[in-house]
Amino acid sequence: MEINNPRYKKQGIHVMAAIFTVDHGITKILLVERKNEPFYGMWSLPGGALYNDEDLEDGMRRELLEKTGLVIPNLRQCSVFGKVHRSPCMRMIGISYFGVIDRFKVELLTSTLKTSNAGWFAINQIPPLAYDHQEIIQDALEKLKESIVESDILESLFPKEFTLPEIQKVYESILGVNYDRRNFRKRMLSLDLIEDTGETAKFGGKKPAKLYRFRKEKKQKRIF
Amino acid sequence: MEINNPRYKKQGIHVMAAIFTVDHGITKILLVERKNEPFYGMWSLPGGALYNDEDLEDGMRRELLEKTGLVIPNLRQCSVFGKVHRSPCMRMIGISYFGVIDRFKVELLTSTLKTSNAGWFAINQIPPLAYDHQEIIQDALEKLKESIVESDILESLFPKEFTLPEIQKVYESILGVNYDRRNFRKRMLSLDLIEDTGETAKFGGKKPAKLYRFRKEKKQKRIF
DNA sequence: ATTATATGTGTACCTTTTACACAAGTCAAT
DNA sequence: ATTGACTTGTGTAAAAGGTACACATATAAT
Repeated sequence: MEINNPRYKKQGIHVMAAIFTVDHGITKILLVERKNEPFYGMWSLPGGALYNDEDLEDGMRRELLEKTGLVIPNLRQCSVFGKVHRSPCMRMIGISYFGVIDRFKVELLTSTLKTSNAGWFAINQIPPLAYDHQEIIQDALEKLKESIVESDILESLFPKEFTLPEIQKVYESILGVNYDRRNFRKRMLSLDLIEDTGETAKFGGKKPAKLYRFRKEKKQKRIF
Repeated sequence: MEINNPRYKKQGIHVMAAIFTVDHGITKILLVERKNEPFYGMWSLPGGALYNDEDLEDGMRRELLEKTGLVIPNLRQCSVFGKVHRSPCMRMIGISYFGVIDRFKVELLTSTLKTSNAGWFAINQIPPLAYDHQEIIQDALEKLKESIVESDILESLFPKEFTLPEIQKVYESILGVNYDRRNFRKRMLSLDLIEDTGETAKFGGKKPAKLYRFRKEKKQKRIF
């Protein structure tokens, strides 16, 4: 069992990530299947024990890469979970991160992952999870909701160019609300977060939508 | 050196608290003088190593009580600091909390504290601090600013009854801005956060101010 | 009584948010 | 080529919320 690796035997710091995506209007989270006891075979957040000689976020990125093959540009620290018996074996302090990733990069995942079975689960169809990971996901989802309304974290979720109806669906899916198309557009354009590319989307039936991109420089401003 | 106590020798979890108060319009923070190496004699945030058999917040409260004699009703988890070399001795993961306390309880502090020299410092007159505590304070202050505009954390800062000019000064001190008296009053009363007691403040010269109290039930709502 | 000082109050203006309907571009079927 | 179905794009009026601003009142000190 990897936890006996002397490199981090003397500590119980566990880093883990709640990585979200939005796939066809459904908010999903990345989970991995456990290959060791305890909770063998159950699903859990990707993560693992922090090495003594690596920074927190470095450890988080290493674990994410090892377990899922993913590199997330924009990881944010979330919360600490420290109940004495949250892990059945040894005392484990869990430190959670959250982030989002472009749904088009989902393909990347299943082809490059080496160490674990991984998959995306709709946040209202999550299987029974190891440890207190269900609680950690709920917490991370709240933090994500808070952060998308005033920040650029969503950039990681989109390709370079995207349409306004697309980004609206993502907001609606994550926040669980619906917006009027005209008002959403007005609001989104009044921030200087995104800009018109001049192009229109060729794909998709019906009327072609304008393509937008994120601006390089933007002032932070509360969105909703 | 307490760090050699076998109870937590095998781990490096350090909990610490940024406790703020507002004293005559000045935002201040609670610091303690270190009695051990490293950083002997320097000031630092109150805190210490977490025991293996106590929950995070329990450890935080125990340390606060031991080091300063204070009991803070409303502590909130803040951030994690995990750089490999943030502590010169062993690897230490620092977990910060923040809270506020009534300035009238400041007296309590210096009389009951047993273990450390403690004191309140204006946040723009902080002495050189041990470890990365200066950075941790800045982070905690930002979190405090975020949280007072949409929450009831300030309850711990006031006696049961208080006047509107008093609470306005507190907001202005923490957020570093000034508000129009009429507009502040209108806004504060439009939330159902506080209620009129019917009494007026006897103390203080000039025109007596109405006394308010926090309501038992209140809906969460963004204030500024 | 007069003065100095801090508190309490209302209104007009401006900005932001919300509600809401129709025209236009594409694809598919005929 | 025309029609129908579908999705995108656009403006305006009403409501709500935020901001600016001046004067009367209660107390304490003189």
